[in-house]
Amino acid sequence: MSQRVSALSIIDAIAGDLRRRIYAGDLVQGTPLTEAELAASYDVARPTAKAAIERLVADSLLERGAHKTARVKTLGAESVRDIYFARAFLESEVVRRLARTATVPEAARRANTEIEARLSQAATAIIDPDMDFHTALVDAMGNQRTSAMYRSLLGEVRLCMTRVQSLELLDSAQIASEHATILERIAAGDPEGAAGALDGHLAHARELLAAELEGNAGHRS
Amino acid sequence: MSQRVSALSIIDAIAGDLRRRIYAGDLVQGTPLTEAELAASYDVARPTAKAAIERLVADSLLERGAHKTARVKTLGAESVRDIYFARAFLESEVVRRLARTATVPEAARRANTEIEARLSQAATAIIDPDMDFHTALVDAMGNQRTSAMYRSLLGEVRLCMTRVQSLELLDSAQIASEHATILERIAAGDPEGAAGALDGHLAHARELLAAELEGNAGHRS
DNA sequence: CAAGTGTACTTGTTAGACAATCGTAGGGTT
DNA sequence: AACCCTACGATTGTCTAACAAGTACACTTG
Repeated sequence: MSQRVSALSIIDAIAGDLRRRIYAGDLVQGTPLTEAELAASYDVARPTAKAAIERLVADSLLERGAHKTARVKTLGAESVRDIYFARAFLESEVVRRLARTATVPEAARRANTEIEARLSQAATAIIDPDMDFHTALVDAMGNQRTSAMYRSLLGEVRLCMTRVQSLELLDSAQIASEHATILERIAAGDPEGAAGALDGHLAHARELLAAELEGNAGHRS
Repeated sequence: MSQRVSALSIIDAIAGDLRRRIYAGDLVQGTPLTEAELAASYDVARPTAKAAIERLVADSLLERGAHKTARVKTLGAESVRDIYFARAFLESEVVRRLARTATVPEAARRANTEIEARLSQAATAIIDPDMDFHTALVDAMGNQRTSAMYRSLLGEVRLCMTRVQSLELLDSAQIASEHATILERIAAGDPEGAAGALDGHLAHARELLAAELEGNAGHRS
């Protein structure tokens, strides 16, 4: 029962489908993915499956050592802190610069409106617009390479967010509210206020998730 | 006559050798690299050559569209500006934070000493220690993902630097001096001074190279 | 001379195969 | 009985050979 996986390149399609399944929690942390197994399940040749795996390894969604089977990435507390620190480093400087010219990205505003519209749905429903919100901020810088660098973090960020939202560590309404504060500080031309609000927003999620991961080793269906 | 290309993985070895040849100017901008040609010259199978090419495309050292032959990346003025802007964005915030705690990375100091030691050599001799200097600054943040993001820029940065140094657009002694100023401002605990010095350092190289690329379309043996 | 066609070149993907390597289970030794 | 060493199975790394599909350029034709 292969999903409609036939976009442009077969490899892209398989990599995309695996990504989707990992984000959806279909493939749990530590799940081994052998090349032969994948090739059989998608009915493609092994080199094709291999290429798809390598793509996800490059995205840090899978990890594997030489000659070892690829496994879905396991996030520890220190990885989470590293990821969120990198985000905060990059994004806080982004909003600082946006605030300097009081430039509020329209796409970010739209994304937050979408989050507010989904408050009554499951917590996981706001993951997509949440990612859109932060991506929109970075993209508003208008610098291709900076956006590309940020995008290389997004795979792991998404892993974290899936975790945060499925454990319901954060209230969706609070997230929307913090986003609104960030946009408001940008509009007010308050660089430090905007950067501070963003740092707080990320620190909040970071510590909750890190504490959760340190507390229990994390097995929960 | 295949070079001694047999490190850990054959693919790594070929990708590494191609990288070296691109940096060395052996492979000029726009040079087409067909899979079959590469496979023959390194005496490996085509899929192996393909994988090496894909790795360099991921590094942005080669570019290719679907079903088209990979070519060595051609840098235009706008790409150069984009690259240097991204660098300045990231690095200026790095030195700002380092200056806040007056933390001078030992590795950066060593790298600049190495540059000074090579002032009498060819201009291209300082490329490696120059890259080491900037990498050391970012690494001093102690954040793995930030270092990884910066590293994803390094391939193109190196392309730019090779260009700057081979055209002798900048005086090596001046580079060393600007580096020294940055370190001195960090040591003095002067965040804005350090960030400003770094911005100036990068802006200098950026505008010279961009102007050069805008001036003549860039054919020179 | 312009437009459509065709052909050669290149990449995308497949199939099957073999060597190298890793993990583990089993047997031998103390 | 405990420990080390070996052998086996599973998995990955790479190769050869081949076909399908797409692109670019030249050629023919109107």
